Amino acid sequence: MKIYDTLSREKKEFLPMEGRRVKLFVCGPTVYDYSHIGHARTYVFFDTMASYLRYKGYHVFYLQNITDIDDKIINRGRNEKRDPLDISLEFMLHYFNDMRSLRVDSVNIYAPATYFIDRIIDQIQRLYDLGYAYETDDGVYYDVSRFREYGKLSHQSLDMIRAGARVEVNENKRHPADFALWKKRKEGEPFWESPWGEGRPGWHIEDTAITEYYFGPQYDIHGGGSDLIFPHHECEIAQMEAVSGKKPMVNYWMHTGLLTIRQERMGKSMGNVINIREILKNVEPELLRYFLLSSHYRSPVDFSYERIDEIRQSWEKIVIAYRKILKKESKEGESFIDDIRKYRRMFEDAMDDDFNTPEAISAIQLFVNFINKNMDGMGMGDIEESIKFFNDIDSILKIIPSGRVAEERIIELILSIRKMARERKLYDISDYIREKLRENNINVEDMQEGQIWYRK
RNA sequence: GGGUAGGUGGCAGAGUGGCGAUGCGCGAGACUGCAGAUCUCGUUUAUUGGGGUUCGAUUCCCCACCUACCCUCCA
Repeated sequence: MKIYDTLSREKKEFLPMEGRRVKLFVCGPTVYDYSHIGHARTYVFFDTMASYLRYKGYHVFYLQNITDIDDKIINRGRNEKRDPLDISLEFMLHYFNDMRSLRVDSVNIYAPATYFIDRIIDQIQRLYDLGYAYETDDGVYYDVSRFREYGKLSHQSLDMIRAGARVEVNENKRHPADFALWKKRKEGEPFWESPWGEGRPGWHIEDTAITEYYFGPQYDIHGGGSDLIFPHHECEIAQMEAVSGKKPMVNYWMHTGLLTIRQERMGKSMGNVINIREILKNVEPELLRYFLLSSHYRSPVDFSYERIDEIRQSWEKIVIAYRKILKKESKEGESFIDDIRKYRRMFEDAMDDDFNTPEAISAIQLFVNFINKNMDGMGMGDIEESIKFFNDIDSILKIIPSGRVAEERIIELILSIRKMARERKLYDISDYIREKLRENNINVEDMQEGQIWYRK
């Protein structure tokens, strides 16, 4: 298995530090608003990745932080005259809800920053003691000039960073690129006690404090959106490698390409943010996942409802084939086992190559074509093997919808009535039932074995 | 200005130093109570432009142009 590493800029053979154990950390969101489809892009991918690693037999410890204290949260609290921590709690719960809707269920632990304040302070203290940090009137800052390799992840030198700086220089800082480890309390802000007085953590320190707590100073994979490469992940490296004296902090840096909307970056200022909860009113979660996974995770994805409509057909083809084969009855025997395994191998080969989901999906499409062509001649062994493959695909990509059990039973009941009508050639009744179901987005099809249905 | 990743058929989107996947769309046919699904066949010069390396490049190198992202909070 190969994984592309942002730091070395190459695909590297994947070798966990300890046998089959994989320590995976992915930067979670800042919870000051509803999660949008850009978040969906990143977290759906890492969910698929973690699921695939588990499918391959790795024991994955998937850890994700939640930034529940920062400027944006405080600002919102100020505007709404609410406790900022109340706001972050609210949107953290919305985030969990959205993730559940998207069938993201592979994260072992979500770690909110405010739960780790003591760890954060402890790490800052050690940086301070080692001479990597200095105190000013408004906080404690990391001294980037002390860390020679600052910029190695984004492939920039400190001079370049200084030259390109667009921001006004904070007078308190020794170098423009120095960043806050601890921010001293301002009026009306949440705060915690620390050796430097009351205040709150800077943004970058929570991740290294949390990962050090769970994983230690070194671990396997660190992921996030590619907008986090600089400065966020750069700062994490500077913190962790300075504190521990060990490097590398992680062996594989993985970054997802960003999602654009009609070729424009999504953002508050563009007024084009689409929230997950909003899009899921119109688009099935599995279809959204299918769309997101049909581009490679490192490429940008361009979203529009037109695109969703365009791929809907190919997505349904997979779903329909699955439901057909579930219904298929057959005789003993197996004649296509080798073919079916061949498609599974194609799928795995694609995923093994830096999680090439578009190519993996292409293997699924070929598999579906094969099934559609040969289903009638398949024996029981073939069908079982096919269903197993579909189930495995769905446990990884999660692109095949399944309904609620109670609802399914009622639909089955209605369909049994339709079957009786058809047997008596009461086609006006059977067509009426089919039409009414379709109005409720349930499509019914007649095939030799009987009726199959699926959500449209 | 600096950094990073790219520019492939009507659309989306992979791969590869030597017949350019896959799906959608489009056209024709088969099957079918109807519908739907599915199958078969077809779909015009598709690899940004210019150099270079090579027997041969879409793939490697250089230049140009273009796009996205980062250099400020951001998945």
